[in-house]
Amino acid sequence: MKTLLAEDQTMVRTALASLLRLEADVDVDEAVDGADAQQQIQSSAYDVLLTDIEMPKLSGLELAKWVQNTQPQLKMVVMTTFNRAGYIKRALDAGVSGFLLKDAPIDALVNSLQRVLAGERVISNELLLQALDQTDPLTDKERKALQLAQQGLSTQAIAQALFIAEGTARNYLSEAMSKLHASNRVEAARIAHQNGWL
Amino acid sequence: MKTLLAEDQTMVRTALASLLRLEADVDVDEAVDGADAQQQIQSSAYDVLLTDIEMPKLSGLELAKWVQNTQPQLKMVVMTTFNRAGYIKRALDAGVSGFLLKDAPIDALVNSLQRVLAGERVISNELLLQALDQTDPLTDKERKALQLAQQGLSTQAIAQALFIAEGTARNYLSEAMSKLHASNRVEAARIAHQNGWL
DNA sequence: TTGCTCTAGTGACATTTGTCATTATCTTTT
DNA sequence: AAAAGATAATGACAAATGTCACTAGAGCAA
Repeated sequence: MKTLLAEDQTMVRTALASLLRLEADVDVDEAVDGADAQQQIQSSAYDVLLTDIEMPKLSGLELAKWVQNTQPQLKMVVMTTFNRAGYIKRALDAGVSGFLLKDAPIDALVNSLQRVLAGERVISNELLLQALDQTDPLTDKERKALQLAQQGLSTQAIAQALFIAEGTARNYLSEAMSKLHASNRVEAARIAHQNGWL
Repeated sequence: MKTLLAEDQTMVRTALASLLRLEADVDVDEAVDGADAQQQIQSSAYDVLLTDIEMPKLSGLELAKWVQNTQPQLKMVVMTTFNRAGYIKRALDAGVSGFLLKDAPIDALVNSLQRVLAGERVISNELLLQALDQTDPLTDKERKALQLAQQGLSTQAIAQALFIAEGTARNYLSEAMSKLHASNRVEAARIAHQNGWL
């Protein structure tokens, strides 16, 4: 089984790779972020991609979307530290075969890889149900405005970044706050972030 | 060498523990957070504590402080995902023998543990220099006010939480913003957070 | 005592943020 | 073409936030 492991934290990546290599019949290449993974996938063939979500340059979810469009035969297993409903939904939409929380022991990882390669889909029922709940209520502009607000940018700066009027930016933020039942932009950004909507 | 490994992400913890156990002469117990580690340290004797910083209930830095006061003979190695000057300074103040970024490969971890047990102090020069730079300019009240502001609490809510008047809370936040050259409370909180001051 | 410092509070003011009704374009649907 | 929709803008207002000078009291040192 030829595997590509994408994970930005070097210690975690090397640790997981070492353990996977202990298994018979597992061949592991390593990628330090999503963009690196893209390159390696283009230059050699893999049976399965194992990727973290939270990575710089290109997130695991963006990478999955790209794989779906360009290498649909490549199986994917996505893992993440944070249990956010939005993550699961986006992963499923990108056609991943496996979804794992880093809350699971290392044995679950090895096991999942084997099952996915055998054609199974490995996603816990509990997580699946969560994904069906809460769907992202934000528009794209609202999402971007919230992202910038979260960094501490002023309304004016947000408006400039999105090429809209200051009043419009305030309207977007106000609308987002209303949808998320938040009483200010910071709380709204926090809620959206926790749900995996940013 | 009897080691206690404190790390909240199960997959990372079990992976590191498995790899350490492959080494001859290494005996590893696992703790799921700082509080759990406290308990285990009290009930049995260890040669070295290996702990993550970012953990719920009790952070690795708080745990280190506690070990310094109650079990000064226990060697400590602290690891973290984030390179924040404040972290290094606080770790050194807590008397740790080793400081590692998760940016280092897994071999560095094994190596560091052995050197620390041999009495060496394992902290890269580069990181040490960083620690000498920027010192935390915030008072305790300012820090707490920023923490709450970061969550999206209103001035009023922050004041209530800290048992001070609303005007006083605003003065604290204003002062913090001035110290950090931020133009609003959110930006101030972000800067403080990035420096490891929250 | 007097003076100094630290922490907390007050009040006044300007600026920013949040709310809402209304309008203006532009695109899509009927 | 008319109606409906989506997107963006405007203006007016209330509320929250940021700034700053000043006061009050507690603790401590000379």
